[in-house]
Amino acid sequence: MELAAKYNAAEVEDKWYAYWLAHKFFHSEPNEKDPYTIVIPPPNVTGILHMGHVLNNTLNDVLIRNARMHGKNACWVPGTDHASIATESKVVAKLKAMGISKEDIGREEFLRHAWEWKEEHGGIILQQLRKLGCSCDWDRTRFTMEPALSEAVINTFVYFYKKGWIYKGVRMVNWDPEALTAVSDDEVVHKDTQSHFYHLKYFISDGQGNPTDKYLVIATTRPETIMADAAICVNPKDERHFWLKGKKVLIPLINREIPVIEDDYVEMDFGTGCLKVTPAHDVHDYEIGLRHNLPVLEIIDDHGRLNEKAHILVGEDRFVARKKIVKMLEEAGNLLKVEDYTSPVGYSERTNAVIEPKLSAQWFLRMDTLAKVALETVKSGRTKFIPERYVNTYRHWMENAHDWCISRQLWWGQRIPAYYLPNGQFVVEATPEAALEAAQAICPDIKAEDLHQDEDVLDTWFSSWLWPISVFDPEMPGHPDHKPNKDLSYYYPTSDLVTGPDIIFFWVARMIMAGEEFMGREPFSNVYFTGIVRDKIGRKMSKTLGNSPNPLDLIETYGADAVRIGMLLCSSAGNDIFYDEAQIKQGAAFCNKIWNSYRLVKGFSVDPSVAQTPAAAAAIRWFDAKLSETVALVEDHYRKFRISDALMAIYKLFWDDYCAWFLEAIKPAFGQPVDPETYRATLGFFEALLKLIHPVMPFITEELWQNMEERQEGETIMYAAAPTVKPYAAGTLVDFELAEEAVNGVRGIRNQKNIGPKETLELKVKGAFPASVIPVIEKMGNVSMETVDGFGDAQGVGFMVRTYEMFVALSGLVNVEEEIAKLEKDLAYQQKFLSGVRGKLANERFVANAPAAVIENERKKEADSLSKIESLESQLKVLRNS
RNA sequence: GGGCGAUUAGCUCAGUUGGUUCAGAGCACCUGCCUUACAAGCAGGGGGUCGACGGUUCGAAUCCGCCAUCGCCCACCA
Repeated sequence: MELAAKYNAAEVEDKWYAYWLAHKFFHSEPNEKDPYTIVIPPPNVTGILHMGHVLNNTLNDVLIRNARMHGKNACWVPGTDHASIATESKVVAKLKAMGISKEDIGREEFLRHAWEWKEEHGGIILQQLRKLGCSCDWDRTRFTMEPALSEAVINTFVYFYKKGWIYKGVRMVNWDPEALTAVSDDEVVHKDTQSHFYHLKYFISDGQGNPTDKYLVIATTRPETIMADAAICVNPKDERHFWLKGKKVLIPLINREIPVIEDDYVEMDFGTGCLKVTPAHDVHDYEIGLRHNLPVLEIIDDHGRLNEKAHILVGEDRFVARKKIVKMLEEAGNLLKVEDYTSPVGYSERTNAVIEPKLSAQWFLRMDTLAKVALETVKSGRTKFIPERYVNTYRHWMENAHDWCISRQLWWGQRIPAYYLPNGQFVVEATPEAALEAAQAICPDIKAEDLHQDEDVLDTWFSSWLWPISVFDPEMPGHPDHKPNKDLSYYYPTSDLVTGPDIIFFWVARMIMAGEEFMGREPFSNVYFTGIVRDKIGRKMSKTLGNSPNPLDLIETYGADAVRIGMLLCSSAGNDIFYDEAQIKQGAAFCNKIWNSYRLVKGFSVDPSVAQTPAAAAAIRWFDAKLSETVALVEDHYRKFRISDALMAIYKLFWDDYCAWFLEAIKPAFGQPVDPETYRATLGFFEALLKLIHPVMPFITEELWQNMEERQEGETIMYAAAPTVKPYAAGTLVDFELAEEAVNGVRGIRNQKNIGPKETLELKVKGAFPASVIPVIEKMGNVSMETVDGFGDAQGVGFMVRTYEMFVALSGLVNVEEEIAKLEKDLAYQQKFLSGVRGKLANERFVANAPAAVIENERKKEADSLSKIESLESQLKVLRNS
């Protein structure tokens, strides 16, 4: 097959992906080999691929392919998350566009639409991952809301309820007035927000509900909530407010009488020292209210509008009401002053609506024991975090974990299995039948239609925290007594998890909790936290900024291998990624380089009667060692999750060592054949390089590997054994490096003197230079080389390769003055260096304290420097005499 | 307000327990080359007092203190 001059990714990629699928190369079943398991961080079922996914899944794929080539039974379980809020809001928006509201059609009809939407858009992202080359075991694809996994979720709920860790309670929760649901503390983002501090006069009541002329002043950012005030609170130690003791004051505008109370919570030096207490609409006020037995008056409805209990501004949105009430207060003479004020305000992570603290009945899961156990998992190192510093973040959160609000006022999700009896009691059971039975134990004559299931669904994370267990054995989580099935026993605990640090609490921490609770051990050994993908000037990628490229377009243009490599080149663990298309171009260039090096090798004609050149023999010996050295380095990088370093090491091995040095050293003259031994070695190295880079660039490596020789149907580079480290003599590497430096020296002189590469030069070297690499220097530098005792008084240019003096004879081309100036500069540098070294050696304390090896090294530096100085001086002498 | 992390070449980052001529890599840049695998290429080259100051040490990019700037996480001062 003739190879095109340029690599065409598009032609190659679909072909091999189809081949891999057809042969089920990604599929894993338990066997006698060691498992290597990854569960995918399940993307939202209706999501589409963005650059963050590309980074994350490329890393996952590199790890899984690398493990596979190292003889592990590699299993990467894919799947999607039902993402209750995100998906529900998309469906709501779609229905809204059709003029339908979710309340109009009711739960069942809404869910029908939602499933329809899921069928239509769901799993697009999984198709896109195929384009990227991900080697997921598609036969194992899971969905967090598929029947088996939903059952696991329900069973888990029942399990914790019966254990007494799930309770229903009326609590102040974070209410999202747009999504119309409670959200957990972790779904609230606090942002400093410009607002105002309104100083309001509350007049003292005369006891009959009439204002006197005395007043106190409170400062608030939320004047629209004054109608819900239950008291004014001052610090009991605050002398300024002693006169208020036992007084009652009137709420402005509505003139309702409220008491003045005392509580330590109030800071004396903040604001005016008087706090308005609004138990229904502020978390702390609620707690003060509990302590002082204050009434709770809710004046804001679920949509964030004032209700009739506010008496005024009824029906107005809270922010509109704020503006209007300020004006009313001003007109009524209650507004003393307005200050600019910046304070942290909670926003819903999902809708960006300002969170309204709201009192409501919600379901909670106790976190104390779960968090304690899961903290120990990480502290003990059974689960390692990379980078390690995330352990601190984790510890802090775990030590302060609040109970988890797991109910959501949504429909898309697993419905809470609590069933209410007509008398308000409830039972929690996995099925309606079991619930009926339990209910009948309370009220014998109750019938199925008398029971009413809780309207709420569970937080999405309440299903994804089971993911590393439930994808293998959905029976397990809710039934810890259940014996794990074959898959779960084999694949659990999984090996590595690659995810973003933004979901360390939502997901990672909770998977560890569930893993410990149900399996008695950690769900994964390592968690590798990636950074956030930003554009090249550091902005987060977002739809509104339009700075996020479509990964599929990039794959189309540059090929999946190039996109993968481009993402990895700049991704050290835990650092944000500054995405730049230039990196992908670099990846594409690398593909092309690999492609063309293969074209060269494949174009060689082999002649058994030709003898191997000494240069080729030396190059083979060297590259063999170089390969082993690099493989060891790469494996070390992989162990430490330094994926970009591993990639860079292979990149340089391929480009610099193999292409620039090895191939050039063994390359026969144009039109000449190569000997069989060299050819075999060259192809062997090429194959090793393909295998080494395959985890990162799966497509081009498969294409070339298949092309190298006749392969059987069903063979693949995916399962080829990774190159191993072989012992080698250290001198092999050093000798070749000397040759490289000599060649570089000659090339430098050519460049400087404008001598073309085709003109053969004479190179002399003083002393015992390793003979085996001399042919390499002669070939690569286009020189004829000889070892001499001295350079005599020939005209030319000298240079040093480590301690070897080299000399290129150049009659007539040498500018004597220039050479002298250059040598003098070198000499001055050497003398300064030498005096530095000697200073050190003359320092008694250095000699007394430094380790012997260090001192020995200083002595060697001194000797080397002396010999260099000697050489420079003798060269100068020759030049000055000429 | 509390905590964590960062600051090294124009950019993105390495630099492992203080000591090999340790100040590095990739990209970018400059110069010269269309040399028969590759111009998505080849050869060569310039560029940083390692954020500031102070300290420990024979020796500091590396350890300590303080300051500055940036980023992230957590947090109920109305």
